[in-house]
Amino acid sequence: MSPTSSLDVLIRKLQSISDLREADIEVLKGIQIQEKDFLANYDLVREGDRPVNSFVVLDGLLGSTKLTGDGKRQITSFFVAGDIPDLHGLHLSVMDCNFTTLTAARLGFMRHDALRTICEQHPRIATAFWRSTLIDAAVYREWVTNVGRREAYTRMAHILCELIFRLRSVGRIQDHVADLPITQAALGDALGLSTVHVNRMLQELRRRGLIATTGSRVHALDWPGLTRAGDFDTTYLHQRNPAA
Amino acid sequence: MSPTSSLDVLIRKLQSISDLREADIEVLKGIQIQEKDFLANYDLVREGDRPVNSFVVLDGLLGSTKLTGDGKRQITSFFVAGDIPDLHGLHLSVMDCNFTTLTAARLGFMRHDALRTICEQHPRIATAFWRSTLIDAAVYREWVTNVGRREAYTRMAHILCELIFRLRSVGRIQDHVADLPITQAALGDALGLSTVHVNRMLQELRRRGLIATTGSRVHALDWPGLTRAGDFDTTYLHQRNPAA
DNA sequence: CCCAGCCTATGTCATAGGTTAATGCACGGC
DNA sequence: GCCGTGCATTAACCTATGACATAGGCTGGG
Repeated sequence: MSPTSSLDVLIRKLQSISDLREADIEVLKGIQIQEKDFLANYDLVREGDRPVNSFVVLDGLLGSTKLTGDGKRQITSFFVAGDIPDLHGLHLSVMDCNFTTLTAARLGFMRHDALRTICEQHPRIATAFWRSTLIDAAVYREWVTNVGRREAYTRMAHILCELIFRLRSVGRIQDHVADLPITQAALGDALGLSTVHVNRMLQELRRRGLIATTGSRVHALDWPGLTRAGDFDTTYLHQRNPAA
Repeated sequence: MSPTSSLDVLIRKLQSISDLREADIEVLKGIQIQEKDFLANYDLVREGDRPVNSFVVLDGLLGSTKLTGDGKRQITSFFVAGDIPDLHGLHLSVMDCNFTTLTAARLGFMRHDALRTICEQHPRIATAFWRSTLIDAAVYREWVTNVGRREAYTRMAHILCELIFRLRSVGRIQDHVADLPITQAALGDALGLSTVHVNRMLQELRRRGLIATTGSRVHALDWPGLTRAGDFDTTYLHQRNPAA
């Protein structure tokens, strides 16, 4: 089904954020990964769970989500192919958020005890995993800023920039067009906006010629313009080999 | 000057979030820590820096902050005694945010190369440090939710709950009264609100009998009421020995 | 004792964004 | 072909919050 094996996806990801030696990569190749498919809007992990495995995203879009006391949902981060969303659960026994599929997704599950053993014996691999969670944290910081201090239009442009940039850097974008089968309601939950206002802001972005949409496809017509509109700077994504 | 040594503060913190053995603690006692005092509103670390040390907070209140393109500031998290705010810098070579004192503060600096050596040789200590950064990430997640989906009044109550709870769990609160010499402008930067609106929300909290303030002191008159008003649940702080 | 600099408090007015609800459109099932 | 469901779109109205202006404390310095 997938063009590459799940181990390839994991190893390429870790190499893209960290220095690994041949020996480390051999160790990683020994990890048992169990693949599984999910529909959109499935809660893989819930607040209060004590997970015994973590998963790498092989395909699709996920989000970490939280619910407020009066039932409103906030998506606190997106995850794309290569990401390991709930690696945090490796050392946080009780989860404080949910991990939910936002589109259909294919995931690869890895047992915590296996990961812990590897981390104990191979400090460089432990560092790579640690760094992965630190980048997640950097994204959360940027999202606090995005939601707290940018207005809706800028905020919308910013999140599109992040999604497009991350998808491109893992080779999931063809011809400047991203396939994002995500609803406007979900975008609202990520931006702290109502569905209606998400719609208004998308229209404004189209009107100004920055994006075009056809069905679930988003076309960045003017990437420099979009990054300017979104006050987008890639530093917080901590890519080692910044893509174009 | 301080009642306990800086090493004590560090070791107690790590013990409070992780399982350490006697041998680990002996290793930690060998860490060289250099103490230093700072005034309020001093940028210890700036976006773009490549720090060679990290610091533990011995006294005072710090924040991680980001600036948007049009110069607005967002505080993305608070740090109190025991916290190691920029431990993230150990594995993120370029910083993506600032670390700023919000009050006068006393800090203890530790060299990155020393920390890296310890982490390579003592996986349990590495895990403790890693866990510290994971808890930071959990706080960032909660803040995204707080700023994105709670209204100003709830948001204000929530942040007060977090501050009071964290100060209490490191023994910095006497008689239910927290000394918080932080300006309303800074609270606004943490909440994504204007100074004026922070003022209005504080008044509302006082009017409803949840808090009282005298100078820089905040008195939680009705803790259960305050946590209800703030939709506050301590799970995301990942304390091992939940305080009262 | 007075002044300067900061912070908190208040009032007025403007507006970004929320809420609600109606409409339309595409797709899948039968 | 028809219906149901989920989503995007649009419009009308409303409110939470921001912007701006000003006044009134504190505090520390000389």
